[in-house]
This record gives sequence, C-alpha cells and structure tokens, in this order.
Amino acid sequence: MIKGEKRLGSHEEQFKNEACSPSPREISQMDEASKQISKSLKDHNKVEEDKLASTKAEMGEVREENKRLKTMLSRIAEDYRSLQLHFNGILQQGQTKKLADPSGAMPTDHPEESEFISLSLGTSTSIGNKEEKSRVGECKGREDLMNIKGGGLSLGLSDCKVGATNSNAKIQPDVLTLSPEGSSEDANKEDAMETTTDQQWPPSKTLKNLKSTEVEDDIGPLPQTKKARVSVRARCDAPTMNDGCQWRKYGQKIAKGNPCPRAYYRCTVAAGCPVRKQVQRCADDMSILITTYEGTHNHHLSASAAAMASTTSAAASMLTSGSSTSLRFPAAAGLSFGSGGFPSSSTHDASRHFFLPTGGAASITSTPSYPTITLDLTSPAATSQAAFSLGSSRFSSTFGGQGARYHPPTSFSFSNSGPMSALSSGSSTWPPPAAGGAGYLSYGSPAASLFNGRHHHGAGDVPAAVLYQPQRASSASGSAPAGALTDTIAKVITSDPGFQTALAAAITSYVGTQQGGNKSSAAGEEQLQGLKWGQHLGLGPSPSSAGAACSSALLARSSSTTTTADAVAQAGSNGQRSFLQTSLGLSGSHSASASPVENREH
DNA sequence: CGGATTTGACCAGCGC
DNA sequence: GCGCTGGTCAAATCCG
Repeated sequence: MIKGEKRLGSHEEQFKNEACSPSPREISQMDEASKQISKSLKDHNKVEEDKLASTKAEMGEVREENKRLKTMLSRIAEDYRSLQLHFNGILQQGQTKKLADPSGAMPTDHPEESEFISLSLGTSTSIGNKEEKSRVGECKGREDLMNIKGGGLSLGLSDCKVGATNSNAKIQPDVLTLSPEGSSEDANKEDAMETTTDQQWPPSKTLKNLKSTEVEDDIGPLPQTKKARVSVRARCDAPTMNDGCQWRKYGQKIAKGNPCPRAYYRCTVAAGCPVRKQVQRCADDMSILITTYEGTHNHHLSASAAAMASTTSAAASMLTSGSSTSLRFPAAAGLSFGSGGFPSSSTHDASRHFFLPTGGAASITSTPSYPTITLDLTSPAATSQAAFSLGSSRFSSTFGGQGARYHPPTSFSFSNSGPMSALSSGSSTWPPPAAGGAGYLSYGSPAASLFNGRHHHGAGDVPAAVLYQPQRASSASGSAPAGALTDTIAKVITSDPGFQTALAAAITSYVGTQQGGNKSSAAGEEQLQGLKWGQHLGLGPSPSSAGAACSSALLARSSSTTTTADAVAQAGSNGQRSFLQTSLGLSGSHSASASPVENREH
C-alpha cells in the first residue's frame, strides 16, 4: 500500500504536477513574463515614486517659500503699522511743539527729521537703483529711515496691499529717496539727470544775472537762487535719452562720486532756448541714464518732447511754487501736469494727467542746492512703474519763513499702486517678494528679465549692448523699448488721472500741514487726514479737503483756461485759497497728441 | 567748411 | 582764506 500509495502518490503528485503546474518551459516563460511585468511595474513605480518624491520636494520648497513670504508680509505689515503709529505720534508732537512755539522756528536738533514727509500711495514700486540702495544702506530701509528720523510721515493707504507694502519696504530702495539727506545728495551728486524743463530757468549765468530781476519776481523776498530741476532716471543705451529735443554738448565733467562723466547739453532747437540738461550714467548701474533738465523751452516741441517738457514743467512748477512762495505751490502742482511751460500746439486737452502705471512711485526730495523732481523709470520695464521725486531746499526757507515747522531738506515720497497697468508688460501683478531676490520688481518675465539683467552686469566696462540686452528683450515682449522712452514717460505722465490728483494732494497736504501746524491740533489732524492722500487714487475714502481743492483745481485747469486760483477758490475751504496763483512756467495746457514737431533729437 | 564734440581752464558757491 | 566741487566757456579737434 505504501508503495502503491507511494506510487500513486507519486503518480498523483506527478499528475498533479503535470496537470496543475506548467511545464518547466512554461514556467520559465511565465517567470520571464512575470519578471518583465514586475520589472516594468517596478520601473513604473520607481518613476512614479521619483516623481512623487520630486513633487513632494517641490511642494516642500513651495511651502517654505510661501512661509517665508508670509513671514515677510506679516513683518512688513507690522512695520507699516508701527510706522503709522510712529508717524501719528510724531505729528502730534509736532503739533504740540508748534502750539508751544508759535515762532515757527525749528525746535528740534534735527530739523530735517521733522521735515521729512513720506507720502506713500499704497504700494510703491520703484526701482531699485543701486544708488538708492546705497541710501538704503545708510538708512536700512524706509521703515528704519523713518523710525530713525523720527520725523518721517508715512501716508500710505491704510488698506494698501500688504504685499505691496512689503515690496516697498523691503525691496524698494527707492523710497529712500525720501530721506532728506539721501535725496539731497542723490539729487546733487548721483542723480545727475534731473530734468526741469518746464520752469523757465535761465542758464546759470543768466540766472545769476537775473536773480535780482525776474527770478526775484517768483521768489519774492527770499534769496532763492536754486534752480528747479527735473531728473529722469531711465534705462537707456544711447548716450543721451531721446527726449524729442536737439541738444548740443557744451561741457563734460567728472562729478564726485561717479566715475562716469557728466555731460552738459544745451537745447539747440531754438536759438536762445534756456533749457539745459545734464546726462550721467549711474555709477552703480551703467544701464541707467540720469538726465537732468533745467529751464523752459521757448519754442515748439514735438509730441514726445512736449511730454517730457510737460513732466519737467510740472516738477519745476511745483518746485518753483514752493520755492517762490507757498501760495503758488499747490496751484503749480496741479497745473504742471496738464501743461508744459512752453508754447504748445494744443491747448484744450482736459485729459492729460500724470500717469503712474502699476507700481508707479513718486517722491519729493529736498536737495541742498536744487529743488528736484525725479522721475524714475528704471524699474522693470520702465513702463510698468515710475517714480517721481521732487525736492527743494527752498521749501524749507519759504515755509520756515512762514513759521512752518518744516525745514529743508524736505522730502516727499509717494508711490502709486493704482490699477493702471496699461503700460506694463502685461503682468501687473505683484510677484512674490522672494522670487529672484528682487521679486517686487518682477512684473512678469520681461520685466523680471530686465531687472535681473540689470543687476547682473556690473558697473565696469561692460558694453552697452550687453547691458541693455535685457531691456530689449522686454521691449520685444511688449514693454516700451528704450528708444521709446520718451513716449513711455509721456504716457506715464499723461495717462494717470490719479497720480496728478495724488501728487497735488500730497503737495497740498504738505503745505497745508505746515500751515495747519500753526493753527491747532485739530487742524493738524485734518492735515493728517489730508496726508492720506493715497485715497485720491480712488483706492480709498474721500480725500482731504486740501486734496479735494487741489484736485478740483487740477480738473478746472485741465478743462479750461480757468486759473487754478479760481478752481481752488471754488473747491478750497480750509485756507487753500492762499494757493491761488497760477504757476509760472505753465501756459495753456496741451495734449500729448499735440501737433508733432519734427523731432530733431539725434 | 561748418557744425558738433572734446577738453582744459576759469569762475562761483560752499564748507572747513 | 583756502580748497573742493559744480558748472560754463572757448579753443582745439573731429566729423560729415
């Protein structure tokens, strides 16, 4: 049995084996197949796992990035709040001091501190010039600056985007222009490209000769000899910026602090044209061309030239007004943006406004020797943002004479983060601040590439062609090309209805604050409200009365030949009537589409 | 040859 | 008063 069983067993076993088990050959085949399948599965799984792992890793990085960004945002927000509180406190202190010291003399050891005014219209977008960065180094950022100075006034929108604020504070050295010291030095030494064309400023010598005559008219008793200037910072590979005018070089100097020589040009479009300009490359970023305009054209200008002239005129008007007499300051501020200080072919353009595309930033800075307005177009894709800085040491003397607590150097800084983005490269959204280390300037790839490109090249002897390559790329992507800088500026100046108002409001607020300081704390609060002129951009509640008056003046000015004084008189209600004077260099308004004059610019 | 550019000199303002 | 710096002039030079 056993055997049989065994045999059977063996047989059955064998049978079973034969019936249920594949043959060795099949087994081998199956093994191969299974191996292949498992192998493929393994490979597939491996790939999937790799992908998963990589994805996870990416997610982790993104999370970390997000975390960092959130941290930065929160920090910026906190800084902003603290600055606001600080500002309020300082303002109140100033009011108190004013009341205690009606003489108006500067009571503090650091006059400039209390004079410093920073008008932030929400998000600033400026440019990150290394020059300014250097200033940043001095002050370690806007917040620090303001905190240190103590007199800083932050007029940012209360509801401004945190991201924007963050960018502003962290990334934009530009804001530093607001620093009285920095701005002044910058304007004089580094920013050689101030451009003040609108105000009729006679040539230096002429100016000197006329100090006792026509200039005195504007200035009055004040010994103001400073010339208002408007500087434009822009990326330009050409020796000079194409601003629509014809210039003749009459001198060149090596300015202190900048290895790049400063060239002096004189307008030759018309004989006797007093307009001059200085052109100098930024020492830190040779792709940036700083052009400073001075004087008012006495001839017709091409559309592009008119645009620039309009810009400079506006700035000069503001400066002039402030320097000559506070009465004229607001009016000039309003007028300047709608007209140039030169003959214009068109006089009925009511739609001209200062336009600061998304991220546009403006700042008024005081300069020891010259009141200066700086239009900074060096930001990524020059068209996507612009910064204005206007400064005047005259303000101090003028205002100080009136008992104001503000003294030179005075600085205004305002940025505009309005919805306008028509000129941007297509992406007006704020990039993550951490992106590329200069995220705030990265408005999209073109802009980002432009920005990055700028920072990649040093200040050495890098060929311009290389330096500006990024810019060209951006241009190709829709940004304004360097060659169209003038047009870009013109657009910036004329397209933004909010900036004009905002700027006027800022100036008005500034002046008003000083005047209000002599009145009462209540008035001071009102001025403070007025300082929050970021609201004028339509981003916030009703503007201050001062700003409203100024805005009205602007509107009136642009819509008709009615004097700003009248407009202000109608709209003003809190002593703004004192500003009822039309600015000098501003004649009739003209549109950007003014009849073109042959552009003789090289 | 005429106009534009270069460049050294001169002048004035400002700070020390 | 002196030196530094910015700004301008004007002769020399360059270029079309």
